[in-house]
Amino acid sequence: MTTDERDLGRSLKLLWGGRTRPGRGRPPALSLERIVAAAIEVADELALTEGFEALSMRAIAQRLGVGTMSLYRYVPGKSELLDLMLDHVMDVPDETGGPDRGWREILSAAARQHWRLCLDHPWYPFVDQSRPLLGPRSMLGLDRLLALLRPSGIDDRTLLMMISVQNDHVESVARRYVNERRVERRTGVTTEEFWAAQAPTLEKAMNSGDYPVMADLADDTFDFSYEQLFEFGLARLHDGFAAHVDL
Amino acid sequence: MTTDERDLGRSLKLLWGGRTRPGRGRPPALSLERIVAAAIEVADELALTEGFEALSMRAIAQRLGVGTMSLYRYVPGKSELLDLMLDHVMDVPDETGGPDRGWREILSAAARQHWRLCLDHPWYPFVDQSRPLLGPRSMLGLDRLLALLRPSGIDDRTLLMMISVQNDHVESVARRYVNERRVERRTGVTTEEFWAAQAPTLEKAMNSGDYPVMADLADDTFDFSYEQLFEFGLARLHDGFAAHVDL
DNA sequence: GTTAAATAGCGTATGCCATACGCGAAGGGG
DNA sequence: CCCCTTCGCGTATGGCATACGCTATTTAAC
Repeated sequence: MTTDERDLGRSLKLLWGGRTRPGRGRPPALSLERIVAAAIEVADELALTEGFEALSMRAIAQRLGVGTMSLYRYVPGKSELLDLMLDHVMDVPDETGGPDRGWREILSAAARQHWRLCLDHPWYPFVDQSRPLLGPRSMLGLDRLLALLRPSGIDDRTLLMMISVQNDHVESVARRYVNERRVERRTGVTTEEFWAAQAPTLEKAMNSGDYPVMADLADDTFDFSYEQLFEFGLARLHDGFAAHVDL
Repeated sequence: MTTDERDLGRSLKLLWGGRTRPGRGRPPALSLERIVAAAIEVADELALTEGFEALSMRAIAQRLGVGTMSLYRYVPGKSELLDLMLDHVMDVPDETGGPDRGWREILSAAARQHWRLCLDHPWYPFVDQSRPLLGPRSMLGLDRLLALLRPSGIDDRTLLMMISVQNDHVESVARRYVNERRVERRTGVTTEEFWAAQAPTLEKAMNSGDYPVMADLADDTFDFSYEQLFEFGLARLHDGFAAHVDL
């Protein structure tokens, strides 16, 4: 699914409010907030079962007990609703914790918080954010994170690039992690059973001699968890940031 | 789009061949190879215009001048076709170049090759690879890359994690880059014009005092290109790998 | 108190999509 | 030469987002 053809102006207007309540006319039975909340509920459930793509306007409307088309009185389309959902689940980094934390500790906390967000809302890493839109909560989160990081003396642009690269890493690994859990839950086939089932095909490939290095790998070479991959990438990134910044 | 509900056994069978040609019966007018090639052609074009989601079985069939349902004689479904497309465009790292290249140079070359792949086939980074499947070409690429990297003395598992994290980085940035180019081409609105149009809304937010740090950022703080972000992340990752590995 | 304007709810229709099913066509092996 | 297998693919089903217009509901204005 993607936030592809959305009208960005409309999304921004919705995100940043400014909605007026004219006294005249039939009063609305719903609200933007209720719709976004319901959409997130449905997405949270579907992402663990049918997958995020199963999120439909109909499903959201049914959750609210209204007709599908009623949603369109509040939201121009599904893409804009996705924008609202994305901003709504963003959480702001804790400002508690000593003021003397270094950038590495702060970034680690932010990464872990983002990781948790991806597990709490398992659809999140599947939304195509290829043209990210800043809503109020995202803006607040970024503002607070930058506020925490600025004392490090790292220039703002570098901070933004660090955050961007780190978030991409978290979401990439979370995407695979969430998908594995979903497939296991849905099919009842664990990852190990899955690979075992494919062993004959792959075994033949290994024995062909075309892949000498692959054939030579120890059986447990691939036995690392997504949590381990998350931690590995994060640690490497931070080491790399340190080399760049603390010189 | 996602490679979501695919039958992985079928995909593997198709990827690894073993197709038989029974002499009996009407001879096929198409071939798996032609279908995959046509699908890639269509996807290459659509990814720059309508977007990858516009890739449909009908569009592929039309390109081949056949009926939509004829494709299903060769491929169980769209998901499996995507698996074949993914494997088909994978290219194998050059083995040329001195044997004395260090791991960093080798990984850099692989990253740049992957980046080029994402630009040559702009749908590639949008395919959901949350449960990656190894076809013959992917397997070959991984085999050769590991062969080049093994002399570094880094253990195999670490090498795999490094490659995984690096590929995720490349694809994440490429996804945004490709999308930006597509939107600009389609709407005729450049990114700068886009932000300029949203300036009033964001200006108001800045003036609210809720985002003091964001408001304090220099105007050019966000002025970095995706190429720069690609290089930044890659350099940081490699520095981090070095800290981990060369101790 | 009545009416008209404004707005919400939403049924229906359109045009996409993937794909299941079955029929008729086209070859080769016997 | 015929039958059996396989292929091409039209049609049908059920999903999706969403445009349009009718009806219901409210309040402001008279």
